[in-house]
Amino acid sequence: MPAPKRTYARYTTEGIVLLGKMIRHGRKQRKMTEMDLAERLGIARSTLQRLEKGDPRVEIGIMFEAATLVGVKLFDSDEKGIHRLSDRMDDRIAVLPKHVYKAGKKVIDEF
Amino acid sequence: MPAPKRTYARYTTEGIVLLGKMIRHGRKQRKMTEMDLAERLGIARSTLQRLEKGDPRVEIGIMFEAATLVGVKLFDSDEKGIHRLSDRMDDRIAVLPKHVYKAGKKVIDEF
DNA sequence: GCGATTTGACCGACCCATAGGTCATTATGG
DNA sequence: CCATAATGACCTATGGGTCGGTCAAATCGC
Repeated sequence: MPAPKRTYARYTTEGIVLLGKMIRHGRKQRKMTEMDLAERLGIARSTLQRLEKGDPRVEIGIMFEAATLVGVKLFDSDEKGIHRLSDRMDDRIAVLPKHVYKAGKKVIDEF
Repeated sequence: MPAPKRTYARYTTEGIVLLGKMIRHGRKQRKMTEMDLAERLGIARSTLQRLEKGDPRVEIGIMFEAATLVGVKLFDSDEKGIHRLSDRMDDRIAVLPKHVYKAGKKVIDEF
């Protein structure tokens, strides 16, 4: 195993591993084999294996699509929920300055 | 723009776009420029740009790490929460058969 | 207003993720 | 138990993502 080129925070790594587990769980619930799901996704089985293991280097599009196909909800929201969240982010972003000039005090704006 | 090689469900695409927006929002809140965050992540600014736009082809590790760095919570959970969820998934997976043989009736097991 | 800085949109070269296999092992259904 | 199918762990070639750069446009601080 060659030294990894990139490092990740533990929180990041564990988040990805968890998502992989949820996908694997969802796939089995639906009685799909690795081959079934891989074909459905249009990817190789080897890629699905890395995905379910939580390899940080798979494309997020593939990972999220897999989650979608086996019924794992992103953001704990359905389609409408994502729309609402998205619009809310647009509003928030519109309020912020377009360009950011570093420095400045801490601005905490939880919601 | 060359014809896309892969297609994604709308739900997938919108989920990624939303995550990108949240990261952009978080970055600005912290008064970081694109360059600041890119350097912190060890990636090129061009990659961060694609990331914040919601390009499905960026590595999930980069995307999640960016989210982590600007304070966007994965799964709406902190580190301990992710651990708990992860352990729960392990238990659930342990109960399922190791191998899945397709067919079979629908098995719905929401929790 | 003005200068400084950030952002948006490109581009070519390089390198690594992906596709697509193989083989051994494990577990299921019958 | 046995035949069959699924899974785990590999490997290599290649195509596309990433890097690092440029240039113009936008917008902030002063």
